[in-house]
Amino acid sequence: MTEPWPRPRTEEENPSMPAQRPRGVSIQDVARAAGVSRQTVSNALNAPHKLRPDTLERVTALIEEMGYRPDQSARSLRSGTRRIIAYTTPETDPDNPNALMSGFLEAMVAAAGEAGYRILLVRPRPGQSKARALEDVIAARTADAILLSDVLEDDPCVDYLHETGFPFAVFGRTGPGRPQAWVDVDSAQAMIDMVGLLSSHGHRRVAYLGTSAALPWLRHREAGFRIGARRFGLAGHEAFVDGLDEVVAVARDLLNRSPRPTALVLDDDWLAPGAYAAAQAEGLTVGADLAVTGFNDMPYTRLLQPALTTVRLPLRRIADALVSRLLQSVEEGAPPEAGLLLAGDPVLRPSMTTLA
Amino acid sequence: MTEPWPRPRTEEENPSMPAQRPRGVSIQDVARAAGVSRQTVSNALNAPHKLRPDTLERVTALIEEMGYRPDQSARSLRSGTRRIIAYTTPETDPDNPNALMSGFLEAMVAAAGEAGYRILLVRPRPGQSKARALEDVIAARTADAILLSDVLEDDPCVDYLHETGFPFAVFGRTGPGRPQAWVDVDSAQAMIDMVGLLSSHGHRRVAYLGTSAALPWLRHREAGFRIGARRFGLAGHEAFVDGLDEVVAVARDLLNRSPRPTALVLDDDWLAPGAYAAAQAEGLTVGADLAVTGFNDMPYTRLLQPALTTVRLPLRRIADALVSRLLQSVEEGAPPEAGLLLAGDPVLRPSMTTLA
DNA sequence: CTAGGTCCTGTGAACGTTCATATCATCCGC
DNA sequence: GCGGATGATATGAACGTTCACAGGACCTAG
Repeated sequence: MTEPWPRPRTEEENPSMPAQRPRGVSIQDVARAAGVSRQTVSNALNAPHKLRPDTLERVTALIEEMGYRPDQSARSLRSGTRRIIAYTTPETDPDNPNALMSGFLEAMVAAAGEAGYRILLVRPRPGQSKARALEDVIAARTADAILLSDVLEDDPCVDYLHETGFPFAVFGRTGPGRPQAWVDVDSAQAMIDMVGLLSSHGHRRVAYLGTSAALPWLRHREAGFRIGARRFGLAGHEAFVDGLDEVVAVARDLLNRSPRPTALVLDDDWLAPGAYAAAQAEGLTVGADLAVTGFNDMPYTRLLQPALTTVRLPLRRIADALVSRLLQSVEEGAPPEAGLLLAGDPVLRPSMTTLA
Repeated sequence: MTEPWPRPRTEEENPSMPAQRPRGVSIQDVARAAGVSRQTVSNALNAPHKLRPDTLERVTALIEEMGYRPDQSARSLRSGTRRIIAYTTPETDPDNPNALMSGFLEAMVAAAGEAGYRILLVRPRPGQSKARALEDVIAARTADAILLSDVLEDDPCVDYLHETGFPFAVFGRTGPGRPQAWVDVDSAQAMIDMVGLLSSHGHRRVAYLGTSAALPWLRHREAGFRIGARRFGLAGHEAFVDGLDEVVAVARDLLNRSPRPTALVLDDDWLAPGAYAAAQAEGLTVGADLAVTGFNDMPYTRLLQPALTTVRLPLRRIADALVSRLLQSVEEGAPPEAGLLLAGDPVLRPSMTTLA
């Protein structure tokens, strides 16, 4: 069994000692119990090959038995490494949370964990800028590296981090002429592939329903659609919505263009329920008369009737790439020189239709 | 401007010093620059009232100018406090991520942040038990407190943490006779309220579509439905689904019971798309002929056509309560003696119908 | 002018670990 | 049997901070 967390010592046990935070088993305790020195215990954990097998076994057994774990703070203070990656969670509107965050974090925790790192969620305090929060993390030596996501073109944090030389990486590309420490999904290519998929299913007239927000990834998807339509020789209309209320009306409008499109390409899964409703209102059956495709593979896309054909982001591969880049920066001091684009995976589900 | 992250010193700058992790501005540096002692600088940050105004101002200005932040590790080592809450993220199936996690984390980060704490995501390493991972956190003094969620009745972690005396709290209730350091949503009451809402809209025959998984919160919702139906004198059928494939069929079956229900109560939002499809298949219009209600207020419920009436979990209040309980444990050493149930908020959306 | 208080500031120590290096034991070949 | 090499273990120092307490400046009142 393991040593319980030591309670604060009472007055009776040690009258002279003032109330203080309890301390646990220290390396000295283990060393004494094993009849060896501190350093030997330290080596048993950090450089086992330096110990004779019998000593190693004895010390290791005692470490286990006493439940000794090196104090993280002391280890960090001495060695200068924290094994922590700070992630500045984008401030999301509670009414409209970043749907990707959950899956992305999941992947990051797993990827970082396998490398022996943990994720610390950092949020700027009210009234504090993101750059300032990062400055705190760096100056207080809270983490070994910083992870950013949802970065816009003009985000000053990227340049700030680059200037400081602190190891960092970004989920989402940054423009040319700026630091290229990013990993991103090749949204344009994924959209081209999706158009190709529609083409291979016999579609010739496809419509694009997009979101008008000025977010880079949305523009990449739009560009991908255009390129795909041209490359595969498809006729394509486009329309954009600004908010939730417009979706059905704009989608219906798209479906009424002539010649009527046989497929509706959405730039994000969130448009799918509205698109389905529009199809129904027009007397079309998704998956039979009309193909609908989304983007992101949100969990609910499989709940829809019919389930949505969409693009799955390779979150685990993204996380692995980010972690590997971060560790490269930390350990070798050399940030990667180019960004990394990863392909998205089209997921074929019943909302696809095949034309003769 | 702020001091950049110091690069490792080169050989030229300091020939005798071996390659080592760079260090930043220390308290000593600030003290020297200000012509005061370390302690005075420390006090400027930790106990400003102990300084004369002019000294305080001078030192504070210098701290700002030099970009000094106390080294987190050193501070923790000395003071024994880390200002970190460890959260053991439940291992979620990447295909079926815990939909609540995103919103809950968001709320926790905000609530903890306001109290000056950060959230560290901890995951058991492959092959390592959750209890073991927590033991690591405690023994290595990585965090001041631990937060659990998605705890099942027999989860040994709760008892383990209770035994150690380490500060912890749980999102989700634990059974009687076990530690009561939890905060939870009063699912049963929320469901009763939802039935009451239906009753007040004129409904007399309501059907319950539940998930058969043996999760405590689902059973609470089911119980709430039964109590509500009895209390408001409604006739209620119940049916349960095991997986995604069954939803439409089981829902249609429910709608075909006689007398036909006028409302469909779901135990989770994820059933809504299937329920909508079933209604359509039966020739019913949700929001006109049939009311449908969900639970959890997932982001996509507002996308559905019509938007879903559901129960919003008070995530922010839950997070606040959890943080306040954690801090109470940390600071006063006394864990709360009873759990805390918080009410869910019914959210009225167009999937509700009013009967004459 | 001084005693006595009240603040404010400075000094040494300690937190628990790892680094750098010294010391010691062991073993091999001669 | 001994010098030297090799490798294991031990020792002192340092990481940067805060705690406990000592010391000093300043002020007021007698």
